[in-house]
Amino acid sequence: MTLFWRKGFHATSLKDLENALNMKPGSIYAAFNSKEALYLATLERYFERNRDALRQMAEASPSPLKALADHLRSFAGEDGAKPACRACMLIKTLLTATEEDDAIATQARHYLDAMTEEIRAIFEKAKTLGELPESADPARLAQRYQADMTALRIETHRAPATPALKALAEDMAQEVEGMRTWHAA
Amino acid sequence: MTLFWRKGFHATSLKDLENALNMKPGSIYAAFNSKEALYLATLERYFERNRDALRQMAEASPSPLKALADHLRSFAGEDGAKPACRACMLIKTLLTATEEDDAIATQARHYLDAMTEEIRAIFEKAKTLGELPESADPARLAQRYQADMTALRIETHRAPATPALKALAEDMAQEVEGMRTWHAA
DNA sequence: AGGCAATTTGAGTGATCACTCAATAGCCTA
DNA sequence: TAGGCTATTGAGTGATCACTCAAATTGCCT
Repeated sequence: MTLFWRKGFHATSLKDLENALNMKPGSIYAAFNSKEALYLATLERYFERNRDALRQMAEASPSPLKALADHLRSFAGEDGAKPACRACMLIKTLLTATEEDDAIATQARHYLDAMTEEIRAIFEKAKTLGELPESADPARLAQRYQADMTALRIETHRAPATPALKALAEDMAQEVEGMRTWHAA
Repeated sequence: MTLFWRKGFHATSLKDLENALNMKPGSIYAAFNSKEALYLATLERYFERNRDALRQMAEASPSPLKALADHLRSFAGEDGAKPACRACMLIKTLLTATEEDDAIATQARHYLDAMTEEIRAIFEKAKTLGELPESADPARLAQRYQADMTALRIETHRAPATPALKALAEDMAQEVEGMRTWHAA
């Protein structure tokens, strides 16, 4: 997964996969049917992990808004363990996919929609808990939040762990927490 | 430029370039020295066009903040003339470049920094004109604005010309205009 | 220990990759 | 029209691409 994430679909060769999986080409094609199918499987795993992490994070915190804000902040702190795995793999996939890779692009869009829905549910929960006013529109907030997260992760890709990046993450995080209606912090 | 923009560096083959440029491989390598050099030239052209467009837009409007806000709105309205040319080419380049394409990634980062500076200058101008309070930090606002623009353009790539997209652009635009200190509209 | 099915192997497939260069064509001056 | 110089051509280079398959190996049940 890390390999595909780093290099993308086209730039990852079978030889790369052989080394990473420690499998010969025949075994790879016996297990998966094509490079594309393997990529789709990888993408699914990535999506599920991200979705589950988001859910778990939202459930662990008593304040959904605080959880979302901290989630943003977490991207600014990560150090350089994995070089090019900072941007979201779904976004990378969407941008890298050409017209021929229609199946891949479509699937990436599908997962992104699912992520939007996850975020929307968290804002919905915040509303139920009274953290957000009745007038709040969870769908719209979710879209905005996801946009922020996308941009932040790309920025992380651009120049990781700089003070400016931390400031940007903090700006975004406070924007989320600033919507809270009661019990400050 | 459009070709490289759509398909990216790796996915664009020499054959594609031959067709697009109406040149045989020998001529291409006589004019430019390598595929990479050609890509870098393309990237430079893209950057200059974007930079100039931004400058012109800022100079044409009496209100820098209004200009920036309208610029965001403009991305939500574009129809499907060019399929995959919605996301910023600099961002696509940055995300697509692998470790081997270091020169390309470095150049993309350089241009992105230059764009940040352009935006910062516009916020600075807004501050000079009194549209922004003395306490405003143009550099920070520029980074935030660029992040918004990046995310918005990627969102355009995800699903173009939907009401949700227009709403997102409007949210971002109003956030910019909402910072104005005087002469409403 | 022996036999059988399932799996792994890795050399090999044609296609395509970025790229080269000797041959050709085009053009200007005389 | 002849000579000379530059620009273009396109078949060809070795490398690498995703992918295949007959043969060898493995693991499992008796």
